[in-house]
Amino acid sequence: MDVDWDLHAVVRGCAAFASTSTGAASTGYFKADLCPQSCLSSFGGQEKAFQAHALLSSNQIEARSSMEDLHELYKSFFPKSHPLSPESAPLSSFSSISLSKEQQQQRKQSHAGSATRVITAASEKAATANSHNSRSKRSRKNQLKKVCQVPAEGLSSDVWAWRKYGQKPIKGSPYPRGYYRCSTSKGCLARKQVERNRSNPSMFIVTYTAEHNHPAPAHRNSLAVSTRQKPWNPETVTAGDSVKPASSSSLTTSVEEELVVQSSTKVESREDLVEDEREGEDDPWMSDTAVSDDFFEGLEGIADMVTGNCFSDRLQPSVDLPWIGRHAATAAGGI
DNA sequence: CGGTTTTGACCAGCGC
DNA sequence: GCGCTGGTCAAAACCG
Repeated sequence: MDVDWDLHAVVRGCAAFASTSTGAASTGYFKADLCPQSCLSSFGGQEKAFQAHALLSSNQIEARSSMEDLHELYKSFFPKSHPLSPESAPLSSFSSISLSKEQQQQRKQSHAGSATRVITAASEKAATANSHNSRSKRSRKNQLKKVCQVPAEGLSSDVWAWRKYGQKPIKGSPYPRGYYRCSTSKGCLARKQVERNRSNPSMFIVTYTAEHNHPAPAHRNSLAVSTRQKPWNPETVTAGDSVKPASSSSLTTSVEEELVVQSSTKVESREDLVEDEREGEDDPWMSDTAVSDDFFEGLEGIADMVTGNCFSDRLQPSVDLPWIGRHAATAAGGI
């Protein structure tokens, strides 16, 4: 599967760009950390960055109805024009992409305060629990996750080496969920779960948990035998055949267009995801495209706030990594 | 040989 | 308190 990942195509693959987790953003590991290339590619420019943020915010948008809230939320991700710099982006700023219901509730309650502050608190809490007791399930609910929906090819766009450590059938889903952990570093807590979207089997729901505590591998193909690959087998539940999204070849150029396209993906907490899928027969990802015009108008306004190189140069290399897309197996979580 | 994948078992959180 | 469920472990098999 030689996927020629262009910015536009990959952006569709993953709604959430931001590293949910903490350290990554400020350590520079962010670029490939919880944000596979498909997400990272959103950073080609400020427009892309803007899109990514619009999307990553979608779950919060559900909890926040007004544009004011949205603006507030957005500010929390873009405190300054260079949000990803360690100085301007506190560790926790990116940890809030996916919040547990508790956390969302907490945010609602403390709405009077700054969104950033609330998010930070929640993130730190989760991060702490995470780092102190990675195996503890006590913090499972509080654990911050970033949920992406990616096409089959998108699974291969992750520069990290993942090792599968488990697979479980998930109740209510015909597809099992694969559990992966980072195999680059032994002490790395980064994990990801890959599950096929019930409503849209051509898409995969990838949930990233915790952050990498090490730099991204320079070359993935240098990683031992981490690219052991099996042929895609549609029958192996989570694994997907290489379904090529129809949109991947049609490049859109305007922000508006891309926003519309990307509105089919969203970032959510697991719980919300499940709920969504239960509530309707429609693809929850698609069903939520009912983002109003106000939403986009508001985002446009917000976009103005985003000036200059929102995403620092260091992100750029990851986008151009030539091996991305070629070594699909591991990163793809080739179940 | 060193790494990954598979898979059954175990454990703990959560809801009733 | 109990059962269900999800997440992880670990041994065996597998692969390059």
